[in-house]
Amino acid sequence: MPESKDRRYWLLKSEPTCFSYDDLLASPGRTTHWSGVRNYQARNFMRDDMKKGDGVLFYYSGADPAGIVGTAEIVREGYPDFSAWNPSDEHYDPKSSESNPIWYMVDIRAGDRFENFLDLPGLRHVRELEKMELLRKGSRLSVQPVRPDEWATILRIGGISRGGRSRAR
DNA sequence: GCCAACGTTGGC
DNA sequence: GCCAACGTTGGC
Repeated sequence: MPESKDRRYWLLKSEPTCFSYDDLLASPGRTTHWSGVRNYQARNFMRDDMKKGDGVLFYYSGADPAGIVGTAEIVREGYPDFSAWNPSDEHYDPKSSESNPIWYMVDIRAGDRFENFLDLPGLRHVRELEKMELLRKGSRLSVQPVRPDEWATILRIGGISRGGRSRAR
């Protein structure tokens, strides 16, 4: 896929004990559906704004230290999150149904793991990233947009310079 | 385990 | 529509 001028970039948070980058790499086709998000702002990004080919930063929250571990790519655009329909699912929501889905998800495929794990304290020292949503006080959104210049800076610091595309196919 | 920040809920 | 109470997130 050619690099597109309007390719967008995102950051997705995951607790590594819940779903790690290794779990993503071990998934069939190194691809998974990003289910379980139950926040409207985050949902809107997934349902309305994420496009096939967009870049993703895979972030570890609740880790010691927290930080960015690698990249991924959107391979399927927003569609209903069926985990909300399963009463035994942790993220079950009785208000959601097949006819009125409420919650949405996307599919992502692993890209490259950063040579250097980008821990949060380190990111806070990078001047080019001082406006990043992730670093704002009180920022809790688990799905966030990332500016193109921030994406480029993070790839450079992390030791990837190829745009986060998958190396092995 | 603490707690700041933020989102959601529900009474009024 | 206001807002207090409550729950959750997530860094530290």
